Amino acid sequence: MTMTQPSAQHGAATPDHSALLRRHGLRCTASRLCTLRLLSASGQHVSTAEVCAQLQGMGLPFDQATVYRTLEIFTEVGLAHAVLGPGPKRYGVSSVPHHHVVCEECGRVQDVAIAQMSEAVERITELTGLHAGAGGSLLLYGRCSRCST
Amino acid sequence: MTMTQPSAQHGAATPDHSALLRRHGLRCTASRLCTLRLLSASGQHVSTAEVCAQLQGMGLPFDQATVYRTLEIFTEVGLAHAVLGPGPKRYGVSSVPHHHVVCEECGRVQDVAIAQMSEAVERITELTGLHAGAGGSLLLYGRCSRCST
DNA sequence: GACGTTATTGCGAATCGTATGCAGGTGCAC
DNA sequence: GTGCACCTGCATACGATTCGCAATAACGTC
Repeated sequence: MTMTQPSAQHGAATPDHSALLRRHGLRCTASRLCTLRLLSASGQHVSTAEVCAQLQGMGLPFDQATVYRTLEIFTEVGLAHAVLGPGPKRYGVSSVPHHHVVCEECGRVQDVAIAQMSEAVERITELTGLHAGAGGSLLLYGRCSRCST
Repeated sequence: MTMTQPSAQHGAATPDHSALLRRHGLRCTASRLCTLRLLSASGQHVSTAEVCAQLQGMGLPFDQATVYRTLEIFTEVGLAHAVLGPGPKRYGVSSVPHHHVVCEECGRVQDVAIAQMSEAVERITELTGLHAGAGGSLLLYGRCSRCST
């Protein structure tokens, strides 16, 4: 591959991201650093296409296949989590485990602290046998306050 | 089209399905009758591919595009509902409104009566602003009892 | 700092699920 | 029975995702 962006270009702004990658047993490469930085900086859940577009906007034209693989690996090692929704999968960084609330209309993803919903979730588990999924979190679909009006 | 299966072949076994179609403003055609019958007979949530395969297994080789359109129309008029999940969309008949519980591992869809979960759902709406979506139902993702072990 | 091993990347192509355009056939109101 | 709007089958296209492979970079070892 060409790897036109030497890691020094990103190193300064990512003091602990490289350590984070290594701690998860991953090599510290430019594409991973940038992807990880973008995910944690956005604070939202983004699709692979959005990651690609934003990286390309920053002059970092990583291949889409690379971004897919990167995000999949991040999910595997627990650095990120995937959220199914209308349209493409969305990814977010896994800092603190939390539940996800997805609007089936606009696709917006909202995080909810696990503690906040523990009571309701317990009741649901009791009723349905449904357990929190990957990363100890539950995913809920419905209409957000904006779309339900 | 060829419509090699005259509707008489299905008519006998679908006394109210044709009425149901008409009541929803749809024409009563072989493909729609068969699809509707299959959905309500299976009692589960099936994907378009499964509908195609099962219809073909019954010697009714309806085109995949037709099945897609049929299911989309059913969803539009409220005869059926779509459930997002891992893999392709799944469809079920809309008899009584209910919530859906989806296993993110195996994709199995489980129905839960709305009344059963009203308390938990109210609490969730309160916390997150999430309202029941299309058909007044909520969609929950996690791991079913089988997959969570 | 040089070197070798191995993981990672870019590129191209394939796959899968879904949607659409069009021409011809069918259901149903009259 | 007839005509017209609606449906269907076929072909094709599209977006999202995955895969194979050769080139290349990261990192441990010397």
